[in-house]
Amino acid sequence: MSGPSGAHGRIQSPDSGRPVARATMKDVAALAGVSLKTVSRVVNREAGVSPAVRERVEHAASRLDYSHNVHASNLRRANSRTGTVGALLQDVSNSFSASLLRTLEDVARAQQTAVLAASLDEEEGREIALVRGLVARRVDGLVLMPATSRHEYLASELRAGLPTVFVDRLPHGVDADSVTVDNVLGSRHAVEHLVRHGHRRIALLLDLGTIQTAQDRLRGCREAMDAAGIPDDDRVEVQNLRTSDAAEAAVRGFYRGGPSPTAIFAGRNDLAIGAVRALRSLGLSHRVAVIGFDDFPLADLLEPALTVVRQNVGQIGAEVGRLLFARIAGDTSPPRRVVIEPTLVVRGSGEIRPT
Amino acid sequence: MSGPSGAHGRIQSPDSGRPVARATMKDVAALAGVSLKTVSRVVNREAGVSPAVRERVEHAASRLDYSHNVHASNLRRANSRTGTVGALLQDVSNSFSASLLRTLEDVARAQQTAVLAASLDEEEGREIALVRGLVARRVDGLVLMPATSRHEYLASELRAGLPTVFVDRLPHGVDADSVTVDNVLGSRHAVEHLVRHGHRRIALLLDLGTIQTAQDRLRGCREAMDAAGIPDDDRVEVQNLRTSDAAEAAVRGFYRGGPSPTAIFAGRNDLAIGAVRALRSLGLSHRVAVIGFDDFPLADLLEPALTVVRQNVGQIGAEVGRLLFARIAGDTSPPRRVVIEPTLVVRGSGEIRPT
DNA sequence: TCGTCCCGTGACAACGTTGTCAGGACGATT
DNA sequence: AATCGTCCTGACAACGTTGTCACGGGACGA
Repeated sequence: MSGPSGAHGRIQSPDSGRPVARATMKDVAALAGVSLKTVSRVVNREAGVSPAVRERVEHAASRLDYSHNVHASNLRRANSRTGTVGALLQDVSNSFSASLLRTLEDVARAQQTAVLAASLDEEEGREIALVRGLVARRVDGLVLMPATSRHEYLASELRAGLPTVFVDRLPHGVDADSVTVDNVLGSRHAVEHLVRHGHRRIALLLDLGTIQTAQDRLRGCREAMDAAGIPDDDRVEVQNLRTSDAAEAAVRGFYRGGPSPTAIFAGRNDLAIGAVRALRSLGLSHRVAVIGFDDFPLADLLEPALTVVRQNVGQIGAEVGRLLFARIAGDTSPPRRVVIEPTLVVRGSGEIRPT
Repeated sequence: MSGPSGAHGRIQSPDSGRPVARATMKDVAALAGVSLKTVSRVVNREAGVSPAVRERVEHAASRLDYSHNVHASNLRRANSRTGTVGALLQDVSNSFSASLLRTLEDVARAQQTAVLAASLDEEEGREIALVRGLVARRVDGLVLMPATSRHEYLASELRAGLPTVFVDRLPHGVDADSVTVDNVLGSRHAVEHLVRHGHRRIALLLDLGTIQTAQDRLRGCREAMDAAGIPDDDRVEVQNLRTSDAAEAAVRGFYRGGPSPTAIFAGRNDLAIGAVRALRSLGLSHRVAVIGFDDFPLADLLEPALTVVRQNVGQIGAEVGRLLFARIAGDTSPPRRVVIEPTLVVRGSGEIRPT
């Protein structure tokens, strides 16, 4: 088949196995004995090519392992799409971002579109640099779970018509589509749930105070506590927890003496995991109530199973995909703000009563 | 700032807020009163532009929200890189693929490279189509956790010099770099561990028989059983389990009568989870031993904590990244096969003795 | 004063593709 | 037989960028 006798110099280098430039339409045209334009017609399945010529061109193309260059094609075409969208998420390896990416990918694939994925790790500079990179690659759309708190830097892109959907966090300083969860509501419900089960001394574990969702969750908790008339003395708020380990350490600290919380609300899933670890090692898993924000795999298999506020990732992702591709398809209606209501998933850990 | 008086017709459409074509170097050149080439020089930070001109060009560029078009640039450049690699994984939302993606992303970012990620879900057609798409996008490299069992279809790309690294599964029919785990060894160790704890009647839960890793894991188990002289009657092999639910159902089946296994080896992490669910609901969690292949978050928090064969994802990802970018940088040494030894992580569930 | 060199700048072609248009062959129509 | 229309094909320019080369002018040495 691909014997060493191949003589179409461009692809198979005669002796060395070194890579050689890819065949272009010109090469195919030469081999098939037709013009460039005819090859283009065949490749794009345009009408008006005789079967015989089409056959000859296809044969030549496959003989040369011709692969269409979409970048050159897009450059020339009028209303070109690159068939690529960007997704800048918090961290593609955490289960929330990963599930979101997956749902988005499924929507994108249905539109013949590939997804460039990257993690921001709450680093503002990274976000700016990555957006620049995506724009330079002329992505058709952008999904952004921002690390920044102000988004004016996106104004020119939005003006230029870059379809952009914010997810999990709202845009500030620019107007764009967004799909977020009602964090205030979700955490208020969680704390109300704890209060209803008799808790007064409730500890809150929260992420960086600069992150909008963390702020909202804190606000929801405070609203519920205010409504329940819980005095400041009974409130424990630990902010700026970035990792599971940090949460674990914080929770250990609670039980080293003094009046200790009978319930814990963890404002992010890995903080809940840290809390569970701490309680487990202190032998308190069945004595201190825990509710986490954001469900995760296996939360139901813990002992006790973890009660959580669940954000429906599938719904979020689908909503993001719908919005994004509607914009890409030309929808120019005013930006939409989709807010999804989280639900409390009762599993056991949140229903433990204070001792 | 961006008042409606803006008069540089190309970007800001006068009345409608409709998106308008992006500014090109030509526009910048016109506004700055210089030639195209000079703009190119400034944009690419080439030497030999007087500070005054440079300043003028930069000002014009920012006024027009100019964004460099890397596709046009790459088209023209000699040894162009697109600064994009593709990662075709089993499912970006499962923790193994997601972690791998993340590690790869980190390596890629260090090389100014973006990652196109997609999930194959064991669908062969999808793999072929996605590879074609990535090649058409002229990715600089490809990471592949293949769904197919034969890879001849990649031969022409490899010949054309597309850097490709197989991960988790070996290439068949072509020669390429790979990073895999010694599945035979890992599962043999797991079963040996169970045998050492007194088990004879051991059930195996396995993925599709067409998947290489599943085959290898089965082989490892059988080797250990053969060595231990376990009779066929004591062996229970359930193959073609695709989901956690399927595994759960299978395990439930074991305990509906007849001689039931005293230990379970689950050949994939979600199969282990299914097994744990089943045992939990049957009240057997502390009576039947379980070992899973592939670690996952929270395995240590289960009750009992899950003993697993761990594949070091960080190491795998780093290895993949190293190989890939070495190839991209021009390394043409013969393909390498990196095999990583998995380790048994003892946590409790695998040390339960038969009753 | 002249020639040389260097520096900053621009004209032009080219990357791989597609849109536009024109032309040739051929059968059908008058 | 001349005319027309249809069908197939190709020449050429253009997309946005960069590599090559050439040009004009000022500094410098002879």
